[in-house]
Amino acid sequence: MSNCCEPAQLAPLAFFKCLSEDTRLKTLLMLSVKGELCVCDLTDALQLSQPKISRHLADLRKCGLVLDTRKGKWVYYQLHPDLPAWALDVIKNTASNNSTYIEEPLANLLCENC
Amino acid sequence: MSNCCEPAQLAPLAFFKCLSEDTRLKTLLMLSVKGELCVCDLTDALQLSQPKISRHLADLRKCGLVLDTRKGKWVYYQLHPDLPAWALDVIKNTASNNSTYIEEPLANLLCENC
DNA sequence: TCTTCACATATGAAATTTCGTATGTGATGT
DNA sequence: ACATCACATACGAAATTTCATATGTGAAGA
Repeated sequence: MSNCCEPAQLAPLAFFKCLSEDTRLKTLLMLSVKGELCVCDLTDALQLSQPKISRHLADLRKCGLVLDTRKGKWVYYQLHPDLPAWALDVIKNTASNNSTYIEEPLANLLCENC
Repeated sequence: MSNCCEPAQLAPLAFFKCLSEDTRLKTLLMLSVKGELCVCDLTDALQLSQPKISRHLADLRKCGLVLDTRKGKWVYYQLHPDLPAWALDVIKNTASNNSTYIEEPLANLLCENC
């Protein structure tokens, strides 16, 4: 994660380093499916501590993979709209072909909406 | 690289861990472009020590990403024919959209063929 | 202003990954 | 059998990454 410092153009190595950790990968795949999630959604879905989620989100921000938007007390994250098409393809492609990998966290999310 | 132990179906996390290191990523992208390369081709192209290349190739083998074939004294590597389509897509997609990343190692290869 | 909620960041320890060096193995040639 | 070439693996050290815990920050409400 050290070379994730928002280069002019997203470097492939920095991109894949972001995808090489369980929390970060699941977060990106979930964002590609749900569009927008706040930090507390992610802590619930992934059953992880808030600082842990927050640190990984900071990594994704520094690489330019996600965009954060404050709405009152909550901060919402989405895939960055300026993501290069090839990178978005990788994420979408991975999400649709590995549904079981994010099945459980997505199910945890649904309970929220009840 | 620890959870790269040839699961029945390639796990996305294990896959991206393989792509998260410079030597391994360049190797996979070059294989997707050139089809087949032996270890000495890779040491020349990437200008790295033979044990370093060899260790990373072992990682890729254990994950099922590459296939090795001995031909006399040389061992040739290729992308594994049984790679899931989505994984092959990721590699091809990344290679064609990041040509500068593998430009120099590929150029080093061409000198071989002169 | 004080408190609380939602989230971010700092710190040092622990786990994982990477690497250089040395050595092992299989194939070929003499 | 011996030497050499092409490649694989073992080992401990160094670098990088991850984490738990504690603390800081901004927004909203009383």
